[in-house]
Amino acid sequence: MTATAKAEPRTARERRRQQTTAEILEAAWELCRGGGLASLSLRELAHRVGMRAPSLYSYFDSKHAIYDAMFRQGYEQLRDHMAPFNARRPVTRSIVKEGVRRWVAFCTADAVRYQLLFQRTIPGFEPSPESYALALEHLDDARQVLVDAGVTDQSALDLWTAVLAGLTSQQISNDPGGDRWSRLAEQSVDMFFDHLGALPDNPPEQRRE
Amino acid sequence: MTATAKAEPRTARERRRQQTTAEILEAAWELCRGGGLASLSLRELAHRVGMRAPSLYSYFDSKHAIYDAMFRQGYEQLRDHMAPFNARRPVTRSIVKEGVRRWVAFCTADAVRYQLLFQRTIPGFEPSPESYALALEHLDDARQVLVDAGVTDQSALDLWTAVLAGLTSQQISNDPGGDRWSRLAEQSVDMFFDHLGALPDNPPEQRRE
DNA sequence: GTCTATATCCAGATAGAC
DNA sequence: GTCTATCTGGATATAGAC
Repeated sequence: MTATAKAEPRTARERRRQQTTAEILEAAWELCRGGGLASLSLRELAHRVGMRAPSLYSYFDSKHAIYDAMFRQGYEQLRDHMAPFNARRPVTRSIVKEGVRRWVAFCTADAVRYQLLFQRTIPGFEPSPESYALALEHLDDARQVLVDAGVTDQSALDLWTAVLAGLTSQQISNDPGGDRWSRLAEQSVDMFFDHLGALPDNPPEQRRE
Repeated sequence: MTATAKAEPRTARERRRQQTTAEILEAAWELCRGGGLASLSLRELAHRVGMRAPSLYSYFDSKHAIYDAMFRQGYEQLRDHMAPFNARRPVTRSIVKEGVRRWVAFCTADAVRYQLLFQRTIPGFEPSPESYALALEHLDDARQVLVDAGVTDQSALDLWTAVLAGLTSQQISNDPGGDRWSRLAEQSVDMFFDHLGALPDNPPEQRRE
């Protein structure tokens, strides 16, 4: 758990303020998990942290600013979640499988977070450039792994993101809380790399149903 | 264009009523395309068809009933769109590719429709059993094609829907209006069937980048 | 920083006249 | 079937006292 803060707080009041901000964000996530991303209401949000709605404006300029902070926080969580995996080199197929397992687990753990980070579903909201930069960093980490696995062309990378997005979006839409699609992750990795003729199995492993 | 009506209208007034209903639905789609599924407002919808909001209740019992009719209509459109393809037998790989192309084209033609039919994004809405039956029919058509292609086990079918959902969800989220992922459809078909060792190419075709 | 009070606007749904 | 009028409740955001 890094994140949320742009810099380390120096004074006690700054620390207090950041803690309150974090509380508000956590309540916002909880609220959205209940009724969907669009159901975020400042009244209800304020109530849940023991405030009235106008007080939230001391912490966020607008409702969109809250979405933006959630977006940022989500990608920071993802970065932290994937960090131990991204360092692993050389890239072997079983390492990729581990990474995919981690990524799918992260995505399916919170449908609302997935919706906010990866789908375009909340009308009128665009992440700020700084927040969006985090999304690009994540994409670049994935690209780098593939490059080190010998897969370099753009259409192959697009196919890769499609395979992963397919697993998670089906899992979340059609079997929330289950693993009907999640468990296909490793098979998907084999399907993808076999198709490209890249990254042969390192440790002996068998695949296909 | 079939759809919308549960039975053929007999009298002139019934025909008139169904026409108005169709107009309302078309306006509802248009409204949602502008601001997202959640932006559907009865006031604005009524205004667009030259009515006041309460008059809509002569045609639909509630806002959810409108969503349900849209859901139903979407799947009827999909059924009609795929009908010419579903009849083709025997199933060859190039026929499957044509079907996938058709399906992806349908999905990416209208992001809002895709969201309503395939994703769980509108809070509190569940399609009625009759409407949901159409969704199941569609899934069964897809299953039947795969079975006739020699692919019978459930996990392979799930992998299939994941591959397709991946293409469309990435296309819609990250390149709306373009074809960055759509154009990977045929390659994806090859990747899938090669992985399963099923449905060898019928007419001589080459694949892979 | 937090509050009350308010501005402004919107939502879905119903009652009842015509 | 359509309307006006209304109910009830919500929203985001701002002004200004404390």
